[in-house]
Amino acid sequence: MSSDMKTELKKGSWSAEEDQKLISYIEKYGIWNWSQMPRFAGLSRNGKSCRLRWMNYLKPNVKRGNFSKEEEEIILHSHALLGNRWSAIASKLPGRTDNDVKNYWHTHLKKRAIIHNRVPQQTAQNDTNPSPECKADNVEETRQFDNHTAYVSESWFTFDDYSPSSSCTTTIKDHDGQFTGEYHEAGSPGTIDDLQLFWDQLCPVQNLEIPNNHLDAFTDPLSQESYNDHTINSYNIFNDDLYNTNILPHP
DNA sequence: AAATTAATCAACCGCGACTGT
DNA sequence: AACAGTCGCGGTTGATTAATT
Repeated sequence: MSSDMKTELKKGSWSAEEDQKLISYIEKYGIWNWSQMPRFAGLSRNGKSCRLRWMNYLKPNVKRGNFSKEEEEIILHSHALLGNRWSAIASKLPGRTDNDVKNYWHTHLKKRAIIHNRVPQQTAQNDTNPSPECKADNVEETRQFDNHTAYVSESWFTFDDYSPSSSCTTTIKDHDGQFTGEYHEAGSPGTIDDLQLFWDQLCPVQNLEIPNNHLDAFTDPLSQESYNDHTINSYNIFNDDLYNTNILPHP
């Protein structure tokens, strides 16, 4: 027959025998080259298929089964901050893969944390001291809970001195659309990681690094005081407040 | 009980990043 | 600088299972 026939690679679901071949090979020789490995392991699969099978199902410590309430909260919170960066979100959940998190989001959580509209790099409209270099990145998010809806509107700003700040307003309404509360905060990111995240979100297209002058200022202990009102910490405090007032069920 | 629709999730695909030549 | 090979990510698909009519 044609060589096409000989080299034809299997697709679709993995059999128990294939799984065993992959496991035995990796246990014996480790992972050295996904695209070369299948023929040494006696598998008629391409490297990508092997890698996916190993990473998502066969690798030790991959967690199966239902997601806990805590895991759900981490996904919701992380997604609000990171968007569809499934791998980054999964790294916060030991044993969960990006594919699992992505699937779980689409099948269970999407409805609870719906709208996430990002309008990158628009000139800020309502700044009291408008600067031609001032940029805003607006995020609007709606979260549905049993008895309430939270409308979150957040704007991140960066000025020509590269110092970022944010302003976030959350309005809580009940079933009938009646206003029941509001939360407002403004400030700058907290930890170095938060700051990097902040910049990642602010400038995703340009893929900018943190400007050195800002990083220097941030890491200078004398200037720590000016970063006390942390955006992300405030977000957590905000969530705690919601829990404490029973607007959100305690995790 | 059968047919239809919805939910789930494993796997595929294309693309960009990275590395070595 | 240009190219090829590899890897990892995220969007999407499609087969299977569960729920509903």
